[in-house]
Amino acid sequence: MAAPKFVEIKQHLIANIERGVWREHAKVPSENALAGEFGCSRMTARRALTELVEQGVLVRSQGQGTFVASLKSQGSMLNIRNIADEVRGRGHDYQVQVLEQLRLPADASVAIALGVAVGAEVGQTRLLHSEDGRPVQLELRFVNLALVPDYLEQDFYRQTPHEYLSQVAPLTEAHHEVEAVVVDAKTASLLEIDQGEPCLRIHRRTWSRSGTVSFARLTHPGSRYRLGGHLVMD
Amino acid sequence: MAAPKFVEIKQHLIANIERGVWREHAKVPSENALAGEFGCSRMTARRALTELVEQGVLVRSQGQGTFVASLKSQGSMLNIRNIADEVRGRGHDYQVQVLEQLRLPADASVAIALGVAVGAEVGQTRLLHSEDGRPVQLELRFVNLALVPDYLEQDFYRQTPHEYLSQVAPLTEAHHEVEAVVVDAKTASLLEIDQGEPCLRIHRRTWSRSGTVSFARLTHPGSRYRLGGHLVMD
DNA sequence: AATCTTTGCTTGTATATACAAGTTGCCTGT
DNA sequence: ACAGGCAACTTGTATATACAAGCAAAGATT
Repeated sequence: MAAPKFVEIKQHLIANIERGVWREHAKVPSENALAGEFGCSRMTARRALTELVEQGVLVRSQGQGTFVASLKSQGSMLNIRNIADEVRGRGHDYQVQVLEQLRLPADASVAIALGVAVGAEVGQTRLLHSEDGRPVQLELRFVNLALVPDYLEQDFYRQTPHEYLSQVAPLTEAHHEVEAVVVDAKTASLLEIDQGEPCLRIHRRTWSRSGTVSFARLTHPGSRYRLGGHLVMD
Repeated sequence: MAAPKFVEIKQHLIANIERGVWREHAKVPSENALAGEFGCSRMTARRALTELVEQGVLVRSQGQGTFVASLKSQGSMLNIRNIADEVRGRGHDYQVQVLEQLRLPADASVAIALGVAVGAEVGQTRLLHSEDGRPVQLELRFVNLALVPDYLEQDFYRQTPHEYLSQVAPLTEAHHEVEAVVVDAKTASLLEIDQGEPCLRIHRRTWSRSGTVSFARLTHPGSRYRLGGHLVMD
């Protein structure tokens, strides 16, 4: 029933930070000091400190000590989820339509984004994802065929590009940018929105161990989509 | 020079997962098995496994074992940063203009968002943040005065609301929503954009231990702002 | 006075060990 | 055949210990 000892120590540290006993950048007790104070071994005190470092509450430096992290650096996170999971998670019907699936030489901007030579062949797919019959995301994706040679042979009605890529080239790093845009007439008609209606556009670039795998441009109708995020800090 | 032993074990596990030796939901060797295989103690093998669990690569269950996590659940994160830090981080000039700072009774929507009674007095501030003289964010914020009674007495030219709130009511949880919108004429003129130009709008709600602290609506000109995120998974 | 060395404190890595607690399957007694 | 309990294996918590490595300040040497 009782909380483990390292949790007690974590709570003690957090409580003291929150009530201002130790302010920003102040030094907190060392591992040995905490071990003495709580009557536990150094490794147990260390675990409490280590977990708070992972949570971004503390920072530590070998030889110097452990300090309260600057509060403003605790930036919150916004979760970007797989659209298929997201739609199904809402209990709605998920559908996809494959509009394009072709091989073409990279122009300058694609070559830079994928880290390949200009003119190198890359895979391009364009998919329209729908929720309960209404479009929610237009996905334009460029894939590095050197790293994922079988990409264009896949059936994306069975498995989304994101799911397939996650399997064959588990990503180790991702970068996102989000912006608000107005789209051209063709895109507007695909998304079934009025021209002039704002859209949320996410640029997503993913790396695997061996290089840049894929570059995707995800466009959501502003009227029909919200990107939601949640982070528990404690 | 050599990597620590627990890092070697992590790399070995990740490599085997990536090349498909252990697929989704497959069981990976137990702590004791890894300890034997790598000629280390169980605690060292345990550390490698624990860190991979934290990274979302593995899941474990007491009594059963450790398993490869489902790959699709590795959602990426998008970092939402403090606008002042973000502007200064780009090496640009940051300026703020306080447009409103007043006390008013909560209407229905504000009352729900802040978790107070309709008609309860809440603080409202409207700030315009600028980068190199051009507006980049219009911040409309409602604050629960029951939790932060001195909010309206602050000088937000010295310290942004976000910074002040971080100090007096360290937040334990935050929720975000991002959408694309077109704004009214008044807002457009404040942001110095054409009417009809899309904007990125972030709804940000923060909790402290004692309740909902603040509800902010952050509006960025779509032409001048991108929300950037980055996550290292390894 | 300036510089090098030592000493002590800090965190980082690693081991060996012990017991607790959850899960599974086998095996025994009825 | 079934139920109960036992044994084996798993992860979870905790301790005691050892040495490595980074840092800072006091002290010794030049």
